Amino acid sequence: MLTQTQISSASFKQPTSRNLPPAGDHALGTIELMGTPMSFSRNAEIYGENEPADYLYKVISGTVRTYKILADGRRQIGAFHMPGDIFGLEAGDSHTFSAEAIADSKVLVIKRSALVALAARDNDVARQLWTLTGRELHRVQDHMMLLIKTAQERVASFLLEMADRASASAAVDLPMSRQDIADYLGLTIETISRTLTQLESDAAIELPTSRRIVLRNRPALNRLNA
Amino acid sequence: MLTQTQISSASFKQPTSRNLPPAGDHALGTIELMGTPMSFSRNAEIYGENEPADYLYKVISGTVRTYKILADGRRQIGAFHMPGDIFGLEAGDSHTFSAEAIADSKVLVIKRSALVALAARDNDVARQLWTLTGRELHRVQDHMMLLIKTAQERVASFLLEMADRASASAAVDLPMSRQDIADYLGLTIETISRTLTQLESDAAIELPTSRRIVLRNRPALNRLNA
DNA sequence: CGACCATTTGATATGGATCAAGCGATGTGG
DNA sequence: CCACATCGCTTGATCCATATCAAATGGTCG
Repeated sequence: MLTQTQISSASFKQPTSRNLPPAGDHALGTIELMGTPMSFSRNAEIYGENEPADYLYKVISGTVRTYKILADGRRQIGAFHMPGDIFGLEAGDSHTFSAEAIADSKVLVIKRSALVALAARDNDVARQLWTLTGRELHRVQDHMMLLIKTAQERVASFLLEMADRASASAAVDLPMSRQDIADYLGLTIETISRTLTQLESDAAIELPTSRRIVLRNRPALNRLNA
Repeated sequence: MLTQTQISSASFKQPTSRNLPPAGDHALGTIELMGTPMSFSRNAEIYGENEPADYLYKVISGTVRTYKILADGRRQIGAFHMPGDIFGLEAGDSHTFSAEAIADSKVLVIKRSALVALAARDNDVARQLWTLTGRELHRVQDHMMLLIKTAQERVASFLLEMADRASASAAVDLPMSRQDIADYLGLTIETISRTLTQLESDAAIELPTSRRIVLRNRPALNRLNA
C-alpha cells in the first residue's frame, strides 16, 4: 500500500525505443530510464509484504528499510537501501518484505512488467535482472552470516558496512535509529548502545552525537569482523 | 576442489540441438539434459568457497550440504540439498559457499558456460536461471528469519521443513548428524539434543532412533514455527 | 568383545535480554 | 523565550536461554 503518495497508473511513462541506450550498454542505464520519481516521507510505507510486486525501486535520496514482522511482533530488518540501491525486485510475483522510508526519501519507481517484457527481447536486460537478484542473494547470505556472530562482531560489521557505503572517509552519519540497527542485527537497543559505548572506550570509534560515528581504528573493527 | 572423484573435462558432453526440448517447454528440462552424472562419497568435497563456479549441480541421490567456515572455525551450513534440488548456481563467477556430500551421493554436473550461452539465445532458459536464483534468494531469506528465533522455534521449523521435503507422511529419516543440524540452525549439538528430548516429552515428536523422527503433533510444531 | 564415534544428559558459566531508571536533545504551547 | 512533555539513547541491576565443560550411554564396525 502506498500511503503517502499515491501512484496513479496513468503517471507511468512507457519507455519508447528512442530512450533505449545502444545495445551492449550496461543495462542498468536502461532500467533507470523507465522510472517515475516519487517521494515518501519519514516512516511512510512504500509497499507491504505479500503485496504484488508490480514495481521495483531505485533510491535517489534518503534511506529505505525492508523488513518482516514475525507473528509475535519481532521485527527483522532485511536491508537498508541508500541512494543508488535498487530494491523491491522480485523473481516471483509478490514482495517478500515490506519497505518503508526511514527518512524523507525520493525513489524512482519502475514498472516490473515493462522491464520483464524488455528482458524477453533484450538479452542484456535479462542478464541484468539475473545479476541484480544474484547480488541481492549474496547480500542476504552475508547478512545471515552476521546473525551467528557475537554482539561486538555484528556491530563492528555493521559500522564497517555503513562506512564503506558512505564512502565518506571515516565518519558515518547513520540515517537510522538504534531500534533499526537492533532489528537489523538481531539484538536489542540496549545491547547496541552498550556495544557502541564499549567500542568507544576501546578507542575503536568516537561518538560525537548518537547518529554520527567516527571510525578511529579500522584494523580493530576488522579484527572483530571475523 | 573435487577430492573424491575427479572431473575430467573431456567427460562433459556438449548438448546438441536435437537434445533440446521444444520451445515453450519448462526450461528445467533443458538444464538436466546438459549434465554428466558423478558420484561423491560421504564427506567428499564437491567444490570449495571462492572457487570458480564453472559448474552447477543437481542432486540425484544422497544429500549435500553447503557451508562457510568463519575465521575462528565456526561453521554455518547454508542449505541441505536433497534429490531434485539444484545447487551451486551463481550469478557471479565464484562459489560463495563450499559443498560436501553428507552421505554417498550422485549428482548431475552441468557446465555453467553452456547454460549461460544457451540463455543468451533461449529466453526460457534465461528466465529459468533468474527464477532459480530468485528461489534460492527466498530460501536464504527464510533461513535468515530462522536465526533470530528461539531454539525451540528453530528446531520445530527445521523438522517441519524436513518433513515437507521428505513428503513421507509424518516420519523423517534425517541424513545429517546433530552437528550438521546445529550448524544449520546456529545452535550447539547439546541444545539440539535437549530440544528434541523436550519436544518428545511434550509428545510433539517421537525419536525411534536418533536419525528417525516421527511428527506426532504438527499443530504444536507449527505453533512453534511462529 | 572392545574401540570408536555420535548422542544424550548433567552441572555450571555467561552473553545478551529484560526490567527499570536516568539523561539529553528536540519541539511545543503558554 | 522558557517550562515542560516527549522521544531516543544510555546506563544499571537482574534474569534467563543457550553455551560450555564434563561424563555417561548407546550404536556400529572391526
